[in-house]
Amino acid sequence: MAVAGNPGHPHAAADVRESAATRLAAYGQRLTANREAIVDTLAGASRPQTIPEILDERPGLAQSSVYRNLVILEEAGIVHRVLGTDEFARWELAEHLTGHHHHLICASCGKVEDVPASAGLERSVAAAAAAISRTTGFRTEHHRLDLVGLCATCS
Amino acid sequence: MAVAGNPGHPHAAADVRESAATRLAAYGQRLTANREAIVDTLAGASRPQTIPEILDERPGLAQSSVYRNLVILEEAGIVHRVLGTDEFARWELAEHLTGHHHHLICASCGKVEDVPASAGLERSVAAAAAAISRTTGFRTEHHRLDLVGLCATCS
DNA sequence: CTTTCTGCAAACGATTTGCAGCAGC
DNA sequence: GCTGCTGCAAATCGTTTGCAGAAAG
Repeated sequence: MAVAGNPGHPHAAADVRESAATRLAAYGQRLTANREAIVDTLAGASRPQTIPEILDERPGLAQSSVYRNLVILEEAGIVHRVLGTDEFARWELAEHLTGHHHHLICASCGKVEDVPASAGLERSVAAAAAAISRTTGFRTEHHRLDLVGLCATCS
Repeated sequence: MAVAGNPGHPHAAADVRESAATRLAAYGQRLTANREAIVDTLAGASRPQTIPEILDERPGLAQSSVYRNLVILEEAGIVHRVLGTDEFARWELAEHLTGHHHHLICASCGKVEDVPASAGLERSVAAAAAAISRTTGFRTEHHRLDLVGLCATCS
């Protein structure tokens, strides 16, 4: 399980591929070369990637294939779409592959970094979610906590 | 200061207008009739509004004016853009007008509801932000905590 | 051979922008 | 008048989709 600030290859490619293949199979899909390339790219990054970043990393891929396969990978529960503050959607591996984490979003340059969740904070969020469910009937499936501010470079 | 779950007219229109006029003036802009209409609409809603919702509420407004004025109101610190899970951006009054709150986002229908922040949870988030700043140099300006799940209607 | 996946190019749709007319000072 | 705001319509751009050929089984 990777932690933010661990650059390079936070997730063992073999494990990720195997998990992706299993989940795709359960969803009636195959782990094709393009899907493997996308998953490998996300596994090799320490932060959510935009489509341009993925295309840049894998010049052989067609843009439409990336979009199409990300939708399938998302439906299969392998990747997750992250919305930041700029116009690009970003994609990361699902949390069962990366471990639960939150995001540092730079209000200036738009970059999104991962940070591991602390146990104490998670307890507080879980307690709040339980209270809200009791009051409103809303059933929380997961949460996202983003800290918005200035990254070390922009400040 | 209003709190989520207070439907109808959570924010006193006069206060909001005055604050908006002041902030616009500080930004070198006027509170025009269109801007007042937008601010009033947001003040009268208990949850972030999409542009189609605003246009629906104020049929006299031109779509481009709404987009343009929301940008100006955002730069002046009066409104805030909220990203949910669907393709529409949503807009709400800035937190100095509404009080700090979080969002319940329905993964099924896309609706976004406000919920007040609890003091204990806020303390945990602040502590986590301080720890992250020490470790990474990221300077948190604010945070957003969204609970994603199924609203009472969709579940 | 049938089904699924791929790449190209065209379509889509939320948002942005150019421009001419109007309102405020 | 001069400046800034508005509305219309056209442009922009991230994303989606139609279709014909390639690859998998």
